[in-house]
Amino acid sequence: MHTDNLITAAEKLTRPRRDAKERIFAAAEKLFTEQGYAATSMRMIAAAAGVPLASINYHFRSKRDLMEAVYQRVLGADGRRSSYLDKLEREAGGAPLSVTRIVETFIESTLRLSRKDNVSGAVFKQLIGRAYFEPGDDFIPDEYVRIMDRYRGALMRALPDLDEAEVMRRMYYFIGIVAYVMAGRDVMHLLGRCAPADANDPERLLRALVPFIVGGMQAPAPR
Amino acid sequence: MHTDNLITAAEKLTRPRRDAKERIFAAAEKLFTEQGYAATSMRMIAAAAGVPLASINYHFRSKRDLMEAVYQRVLGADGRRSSYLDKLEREAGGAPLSVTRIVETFIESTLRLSRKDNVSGAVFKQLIGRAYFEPGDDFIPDEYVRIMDRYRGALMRALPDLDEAEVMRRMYYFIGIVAYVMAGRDVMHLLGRCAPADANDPERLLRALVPFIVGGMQAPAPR
DNA sequence: GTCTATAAACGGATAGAC
DNA sequence: GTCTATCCGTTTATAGAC
Repeated sequence: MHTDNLITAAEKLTRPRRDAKERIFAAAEKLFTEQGYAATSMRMIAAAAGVPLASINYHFRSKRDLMEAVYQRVLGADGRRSSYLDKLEREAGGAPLSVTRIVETFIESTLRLSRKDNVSGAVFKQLIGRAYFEPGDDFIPDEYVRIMDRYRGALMRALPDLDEAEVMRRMYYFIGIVAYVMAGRDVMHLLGRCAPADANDPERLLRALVPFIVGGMQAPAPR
Repeated sequence: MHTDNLITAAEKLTRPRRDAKERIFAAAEKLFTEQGYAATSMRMIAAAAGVPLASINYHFRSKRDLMEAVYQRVLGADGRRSSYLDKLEREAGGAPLSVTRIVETFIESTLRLSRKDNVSGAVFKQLIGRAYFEPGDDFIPDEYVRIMDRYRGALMRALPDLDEAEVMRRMYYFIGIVAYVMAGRDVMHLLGRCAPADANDPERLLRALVPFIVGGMQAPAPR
């Protein structure tokens, strides 16, 4: 029994702790999301993940590489966004999609993406929102840029009365609101009593966003 | 002449450096805006302001107090926003203002506020935008909340077909886009070729925003 | 009132035992 | 592969000279 204990203890020391990398991912995702990159220390992440500090540097090379890995995982899982749009356009047989359909598709796929969160439901959404505001070099995968291109094409076909510059501006607003809503409840306190009743329900807020965006997209061109 | 030099040197050492506080303000405003609170160190601010480090702790008690002071100065200078709205409502003689008028007024006063920047034109706008996303307790003056209340009332009178919850949601979107646009060019790289041609011209983007917002506000209620 | 010098704690990263 | 212990630069804040 004495020997058994020794062996067990030795095993414990060198056990691969198979889920360490995953636990670090989850903790980093949560903390970067809630507090931002600069305000989150490696030590906080290690403590939250229940792993020693050096484990982070082993699995991911540096703090910055960890941040990039988190963003890659979050935004890179976004591939089906464009295939969804492809499918709709095939079904339409060359005819332009309606603005409502395009906006709905974008928001629905954003929600689907955010629900795949393997950590906690509400936290994940904010990370995407924060991606738009975190300063510094771009963590954004090329794939994401490509998807935006596809949406831009669909919107330009759907809004023939607007010139290209105006479509791009409005798309910029569109993405902005989605990011803002996903950034979540941190924002609510600003509005005081003006905050909507469901301010802490991003999913509902995003759905209610569809008619607003469509109305904005279809507004007459300025001047 | 020898004596003169000594006196001059002594004076230099103890001279009040009257503009130190103002220089710190300007540097902090700029750096907090560009890089965020956590990523900006007191040493960076001191270097940018050309003052010794301890000068910051003397004039403002701590880093956090400095941040609060910056926000108070920026957002607190916003008083006339509501008086502008008052004037319009008086002129209308009790009739509800048009949505276009309300949105224009908000955006114009935001632009006017941002142009009063005593530091540099473009930097200032981002600070307000960032206020919406910076985590942590609220730096926001009560006055700002009060102004939002006034706009909420005006919008509810202008949009009698929408219930209160929907008006609040749409106002939430409205403020969100304004903040997003003011947050400025950091966002542009995300959109790749989708970025509007004038992405680095927040003033133009904000003006082009008016019809978009009005269209969204006036969209039919969902479901 | 202003600055120099330093304290005390925390940051990311790594060497080396196991 | 994993963890402990440590390095070393940077952080905010302050004590004390002037």
